[in-house]
Amino acid sequence: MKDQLHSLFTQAIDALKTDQVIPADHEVSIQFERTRQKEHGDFATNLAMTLAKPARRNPRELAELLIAALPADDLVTKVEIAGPGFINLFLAQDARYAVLNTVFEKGNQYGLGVPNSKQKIMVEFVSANPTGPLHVGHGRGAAYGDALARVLSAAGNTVEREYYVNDAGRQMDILAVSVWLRYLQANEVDIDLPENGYQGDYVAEMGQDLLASHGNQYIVDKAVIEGARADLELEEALDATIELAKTKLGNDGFEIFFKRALDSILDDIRQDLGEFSVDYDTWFSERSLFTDGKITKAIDKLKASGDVYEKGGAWWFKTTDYGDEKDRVVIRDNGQPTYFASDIAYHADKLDRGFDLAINVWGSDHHGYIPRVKASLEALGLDKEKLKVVLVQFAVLYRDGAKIPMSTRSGKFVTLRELRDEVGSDAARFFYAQRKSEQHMDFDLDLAKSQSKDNPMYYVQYAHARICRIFKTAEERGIDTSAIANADFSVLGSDQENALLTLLQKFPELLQAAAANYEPHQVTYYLKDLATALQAYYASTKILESEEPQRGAMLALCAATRQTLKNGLNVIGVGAPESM
RNA sequence: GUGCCCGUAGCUCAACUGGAUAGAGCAACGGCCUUCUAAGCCGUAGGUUACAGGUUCGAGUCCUGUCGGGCGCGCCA
Repeated sequence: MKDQLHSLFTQAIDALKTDQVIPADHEVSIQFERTRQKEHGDFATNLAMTLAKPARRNPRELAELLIAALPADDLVTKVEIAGPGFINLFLAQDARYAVLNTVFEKGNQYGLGVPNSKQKIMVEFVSANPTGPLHVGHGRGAAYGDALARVLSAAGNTVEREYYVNDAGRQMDILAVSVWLRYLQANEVDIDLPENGYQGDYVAEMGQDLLASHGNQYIVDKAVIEGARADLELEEALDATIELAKTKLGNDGFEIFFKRALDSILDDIRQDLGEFSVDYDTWFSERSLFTDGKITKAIDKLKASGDVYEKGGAWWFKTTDYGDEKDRVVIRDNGQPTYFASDIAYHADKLDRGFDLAINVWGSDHHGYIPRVKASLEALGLDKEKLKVVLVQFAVLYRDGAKIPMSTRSGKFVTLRELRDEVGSDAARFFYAQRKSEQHMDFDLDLAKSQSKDNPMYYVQYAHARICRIFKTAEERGIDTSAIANADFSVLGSDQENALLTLLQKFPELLQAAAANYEPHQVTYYLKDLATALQAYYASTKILESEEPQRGAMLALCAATRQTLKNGLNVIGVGAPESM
């Protein structure tokens, strides 16, 4: 639709350039927008106002010239100049209901771009440390990341979803040693789990499981453990316990606790996300970067280019050369690479895999980390513009009007699974998807749980179910609906019918805009608008009791609306039930 | 201290990348079920877009400053 208008105005501008009204070398960008009020027509353009300066004419005068130069076309039935120089365009009724043919022709592909016709994009999201179950904060990242992936895919991009598994580093060691201590407790060793270990019940369960499967072969005397951590501060004591475990159990023994913890938590996360309709193409292991030598390779390359230098026994990346506030350590003085070193190798690997764009969905607390990752890509000779980081603000949970404190370590948090059990996966996804990523979000659990019927998702699903009900009743009454796609649509034309037709027509543009801006929330607002228009239509029009040929056309309009609602719900990962 | 994000109706949030009279839901008030699902519809009320300047035909949107909130600023991940 906009393309056709664009073509018309391009011809008009060319004509005015020939007449030297507009300088021939002036580059014109034509923008159309959907009008907010129907008195302003269907589309409006501000072209005359943007061209006023180069043409040295006042906008309204220029608008008249543009309209005079506009070639004749069936699409537009009326053109008006309004306000300071807007050109308002009124569509012919034929152009309005033509969208129904398109919807029937494309079915569940309606609104979607040509598959795999655009960029190859990776979306990496959630990537929570595998040290415990996902909480509601991760839920927001999951809902946003997956909806973003779906929107990008719907717009015609080739999309892969990836979960970066932080299975290396101290946090995983702390988890493994926490499991070990719980295992010892299950073996009736009277040892305590320090407060900076992982406290969750799942850790105790793993300890008990390991007792069942491996018996008592990894028992170490209480006195030995307490001796190792005597007189040490909390964090040092924990590190000492880790070292002791590695020594006493051997690498293979420690690995049993480590693997058990990692596998069981990853399985849990995978299942949790699967039930949330989030499925990944790849689970990328941080450890694999060590075993494949990719970290060493990346750091060596940076050393060779002089971007990494040695100071005080550690190796530093000179990120200040790339606009960072200070240089960053990549190899500690004890020889261990930092998390940043992993990330340098990881992001280089991502771009090496040939993506046109890699999108990271990160919690907003990581924003300070962006400059150094971009710096590393630049230093490695990669295109840093191919990395896009979208920050998702944390959801602040409220219960009984009070903020709920969250801490993974203490095990006191509301899990994603708990939320899904309470409100359902669909409602949770819709609720999350409504917010744009950078907006702070208050998540009122009482509202989401106890008053779930107030969730707008039900409103949208209800519109879909209602249309399904109409067709079911039609069948019961023996009304033949098989030929509605060929009905005479020209009998449609009431305000409510036109409002629906306009919304249906807008859907493809909407998906493109949502994808271009990384804003899946636009889809939820669109769906609410479409559902509202349908509900109003439903309430005012007794479709099945109308006479032919109106009835057939009305049913066609309903069918097209149902299809579009379903396609839109699918884009945010929410189901479209046929009855409620 | 310094950097990033945010500030819109009583509450939760939109506003098509600078457009015309800033919109929804919830909460409040008043109507609508003998007819396709009332998880619905129709209506009323609610605003100095935190504040002060600036840019231009035009600002919630861009720039500067102030105030308020969140988050960073580790040889943690």
